[in-house]
Amino acid sequence: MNLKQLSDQLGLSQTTVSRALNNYPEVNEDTRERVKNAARKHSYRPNTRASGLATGKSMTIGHIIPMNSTEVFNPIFGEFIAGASRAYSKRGYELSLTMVQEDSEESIYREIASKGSVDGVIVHAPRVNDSRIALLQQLQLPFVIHGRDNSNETDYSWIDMNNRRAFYQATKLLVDLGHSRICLVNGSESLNFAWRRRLGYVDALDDEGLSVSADLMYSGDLTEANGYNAASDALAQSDAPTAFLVSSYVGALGVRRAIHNAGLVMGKDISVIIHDDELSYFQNDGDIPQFTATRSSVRDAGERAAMMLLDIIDQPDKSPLTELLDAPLTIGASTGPVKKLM
Amino acid sequence: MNLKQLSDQLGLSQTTVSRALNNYPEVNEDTRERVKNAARKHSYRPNTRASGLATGKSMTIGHIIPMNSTEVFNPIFGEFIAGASRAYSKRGYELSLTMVQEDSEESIYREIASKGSVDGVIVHAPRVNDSRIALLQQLQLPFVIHGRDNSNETDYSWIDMNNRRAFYQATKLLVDLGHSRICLVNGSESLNFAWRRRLGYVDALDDEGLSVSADLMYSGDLTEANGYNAASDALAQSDAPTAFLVSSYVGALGVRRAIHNAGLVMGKDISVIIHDDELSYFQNDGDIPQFTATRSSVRDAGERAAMMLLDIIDQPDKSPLTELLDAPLTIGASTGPVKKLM
DNA sequence: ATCGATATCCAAAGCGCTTTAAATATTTTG
DNA sequence: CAAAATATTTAAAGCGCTTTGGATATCGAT
Repeated sequence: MNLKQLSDQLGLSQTTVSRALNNYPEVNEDTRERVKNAARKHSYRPNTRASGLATGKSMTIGHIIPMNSTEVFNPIFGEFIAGASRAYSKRGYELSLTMVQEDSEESIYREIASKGSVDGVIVHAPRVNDSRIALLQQLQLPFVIHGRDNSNETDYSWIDMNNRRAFYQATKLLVDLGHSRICLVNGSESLNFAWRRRLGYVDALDDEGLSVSADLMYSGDLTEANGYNAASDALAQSDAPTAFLVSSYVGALGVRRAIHNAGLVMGKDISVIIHDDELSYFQNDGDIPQFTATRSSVRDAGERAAMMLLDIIDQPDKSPLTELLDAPLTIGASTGPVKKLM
Repeated sequence: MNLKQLSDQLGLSQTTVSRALNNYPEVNEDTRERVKNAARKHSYRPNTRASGLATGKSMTIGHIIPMNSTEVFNPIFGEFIAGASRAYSKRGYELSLTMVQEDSEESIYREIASKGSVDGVIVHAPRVNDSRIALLQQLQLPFVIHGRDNSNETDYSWIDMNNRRAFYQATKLLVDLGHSRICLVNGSESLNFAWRRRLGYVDALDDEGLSVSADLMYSGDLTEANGYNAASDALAQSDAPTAFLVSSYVGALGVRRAIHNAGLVMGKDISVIIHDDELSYFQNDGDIPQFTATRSSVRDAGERAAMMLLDIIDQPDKSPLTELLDAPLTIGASTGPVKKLM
């Protein structure tokens, strides 16, 4: 059933039917009722492509997810998108998902812009000195970044958590507990978030007068295996760390396994603080959470980012929107005072 | 830059330019070259909505992901979609993602069908007696199900793994190792896959002459917490199980935590077999995998499902396609002969 | 009854593309 | 060299919607 058929059936013009359905004021309330009932009855919906052509809008938001060469699909993307989709369904938008190898990223953005298939995009996983910001500005495609650039954070819209502060505080807590050998198990530090977290970690050690050792800093995809390997490696060092600071729950699972394997007990022999994105299938709460953690819901961030983008699309000349989410530190069972081994 | 502008610039008709770009044979090779170069130079791409309107195809596939009331976003969806998107990008399709509460599912499918915004859909997480199959057939929307119906598996297309066989074999292995109290930690059994797995488990116990105890069957969202709670509960029973069969890696992490908490050692005191969907951030391989597991790559399933759907769309009168993936059992460190406790 | 204002409806253009039907060039053939 | 065949190009219609500009109906006030 299309508009023509529906309006023929009703004995009305396409104009009137279209206006009735789109709640334009210049149509009689009785007719509007009649039209809406008929539409419901035949479950008529305006064809997306046709109305998009006519209005110049696609009512679709693109999410472009970078895949690196290791082909790891970071679970936080799924959770972020679950949040974003809440906003879209509320406001009548659709979500288009594209996964792209880093090396063809620029051409994909160009393609998306010229095809006009989306009204805006969410940029995931910004890197250090990410070229996508300038590109998108040039392409005139509305966008919101989940994260930030490192050099410039004023002339575009973003939502981010306070990575640096979170890791500063976490590091400081470990130092206050007496730890001086603290191992950082971080995400890939070509990514902005991981770079910021490292900054927080290093700053805190500096401020506390502790040395920063390259041997205690690991970075890579936040997989269970990488967490395990990093922690195993660190624990085998002659001057092994007594605490770990881990950038994700998933990575921390590997760290915990390594600790167990070394015959140590997490929370007693070794302290661990994680950043917890609050993935729905890894709840870290309850009276005493498993892990001491800095916490920030990535699903929530997804919803806010999406709303922000829709606002920008509605009001194009508004100045950029930014939002910095806090990631409070909550104490769980995985931390304790340093224990002198011997 | 649109088609009119491009063809004006070239001094050709829109027809010829369009044909040149779409590789129609009736255009001179020289002109084609000229057109393609100009298109590249101005980075012209046909507007998606316009060409969609003209051809009647949207070149996008919809993925509809059910969210239950617990709001858990199952990580396998992300991984499946990562696979599917590979197929789409190869064949020029886009991916539209919709998350939907179970109660509004039917209306969403109807809406999608009448809006015509997708050429086909992938159906995720089929339930026992799922009404969506009949609905989609009625709506004439091409679809592929990741999973199957329980009563009928002939007149529609699906891709599934052999859930029943996998869990039959896994159960049998545990029995062969001497276990007789085997606890099943399953997904929500209103879902088809979990229902089939339970069938395999029950059949194997029956065949081996062992009793099936309701106390040893848990089902629910496959979260870490649920795995932990189920296993903790089971281990506290007077006649506690000596082995666990767990439907996912994530759930098994919880089970493992409960085993540790009970002061037991996985692989020695307690055996565990999981189903491993081969999530990219939870590799369970190496010389001796952590977990004995039935394995089947869900990312691979995603890619195959997508290709299957695209084939169906290309050749609508072809009979339904089906594919049953095997999930071979591989031995890891988490299983061993039953140990008499005392 | 008549006029202007207001409410309600409609015909037709246009969004940017593909494709049908037809026109024009170019080759081939006898 | 003309006719027939083939190669190449084009004008125009149409996809299903929104929206502009106008038409028609209705109403209160004169």
